[in-house]
Amino acid sequence: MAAQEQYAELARQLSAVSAVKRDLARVLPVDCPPGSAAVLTVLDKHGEMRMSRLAELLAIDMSVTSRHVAHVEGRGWIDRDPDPGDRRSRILRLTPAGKRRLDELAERYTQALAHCLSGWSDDELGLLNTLLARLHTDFGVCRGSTPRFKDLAEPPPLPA
Amino acid sequence: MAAQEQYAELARQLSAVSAVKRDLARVLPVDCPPGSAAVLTVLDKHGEMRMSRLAELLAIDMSVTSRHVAHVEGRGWIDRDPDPGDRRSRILRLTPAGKRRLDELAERYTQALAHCLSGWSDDELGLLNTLLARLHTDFGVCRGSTPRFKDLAEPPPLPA
DNA sequence: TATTGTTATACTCTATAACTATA
DNA sequence: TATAGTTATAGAGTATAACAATA
Repeated sequence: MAAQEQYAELARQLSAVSAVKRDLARVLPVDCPPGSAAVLTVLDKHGEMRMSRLAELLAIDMSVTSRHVAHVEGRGWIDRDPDPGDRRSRILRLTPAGKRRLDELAERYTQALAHCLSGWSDDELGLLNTLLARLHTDFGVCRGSTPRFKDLAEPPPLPA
Repeated sequence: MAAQEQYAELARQLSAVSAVKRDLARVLPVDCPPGSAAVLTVLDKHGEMRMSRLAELLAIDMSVTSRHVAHVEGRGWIDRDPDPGDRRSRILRLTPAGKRRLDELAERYTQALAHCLSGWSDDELGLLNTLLARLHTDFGVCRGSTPRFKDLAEPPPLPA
C-alpha cells in the first residue's frame, strides 16, 4: 500500500484546484456567476430535465439548484415549462438566448485555458479529462453507497 | 487545434471537481473547516513562513488568509512569533498540537479516498497528481504574467 | 511614502429545515 | 402519506477597501 502518500498528495492537489477554479471564474461576466454557468452547461450537455435530475447531476442540494435555476430563468436563459405528466414538476430547457450565452462563456473559458495551458498537448489534456471524469464517477458511486461520509465525520476523541 | 473541445471539457471537469471536494470536506471535524486545514497543510509542507508567503501559496487574498490564520492560532495549532527582522511581520509555525491535528486530518482524508478510489492503481493516482500539479503551476505562472484575467472579464457587449 | 497585516463590508455558494402543492 | 420544488435562515469562503503599525 504505497498509495498512502498518493492519497495525501491527492488531497493537497484537490485543495489547490480551487485556486485554478477561482482564476477561471474571473473570466465570467458579472451577470453569470459560476452557479449559473454550471446550470447552463449541464442543460446543454444532457438536454432538458427536471429539477431533481439537475440537482443530482450538479451534486448539490435541490434547494441550491432551485436558486440557481431561478436566476438563469430570470435572465431568459432557460424555460421552466410545466411537466404534463406530473404537475409538481417543471421541465427545464435551454432557450436560444441561453445557448448563445453559453457559447460565449465557452469562448471565454477556452481563451483563458488556451492562454495558460499552451504547453499542453491534446493527449495530455485528454488524459487529465479522463482521470477527472473517473474521479468524479467513483466519488459519485461512493456518495450513494453504504458507508456514508457522515459516519467518518466525528470519530471518538483521541486520548490526547 | 483539436484541443478546442478538450478545453471545454476541462472547464466542465473542473467544475465537477467541486462536488468531490465537498464530499471530502465532510470528513473534516467541525472545528477544522477546509480553510484551516489548508493552512496547516501548507505550513507542514513548506515550513514556517510569513503571512504574505502563506497567502501566495494558498493563492488567496491576504485578508482571507489572515482570518484563517487567526482561527487556527485560536485553536493552538500554530504560533505567530514576531519576526525579529521586520516587526510588521510575524512568523507562522505549526505547533506540536497542530501537527497532531494535521496527522489526524490526513488519516481521515486517506481513509475516505481509499474507500472511494479503491479501483485506482498507485500509478494512476500518481499520474493524476502529476497532471494536477502541473495544472496548478501553469495557472500560477499565468496568474502573475501580463495578460490579466481582468482584461477578459468584460468584453464589448454583443450586438445582440 | 511604501509595505505588512488586520478589520469591515458585501457577495457567492452551500446545507438544513419549514412550507406549499401535487401524487 | 410521500414526493417535487421553493423559500428562509445560517455558515464557510472569498475579494475590495479602509485602516494600523512599521520600514
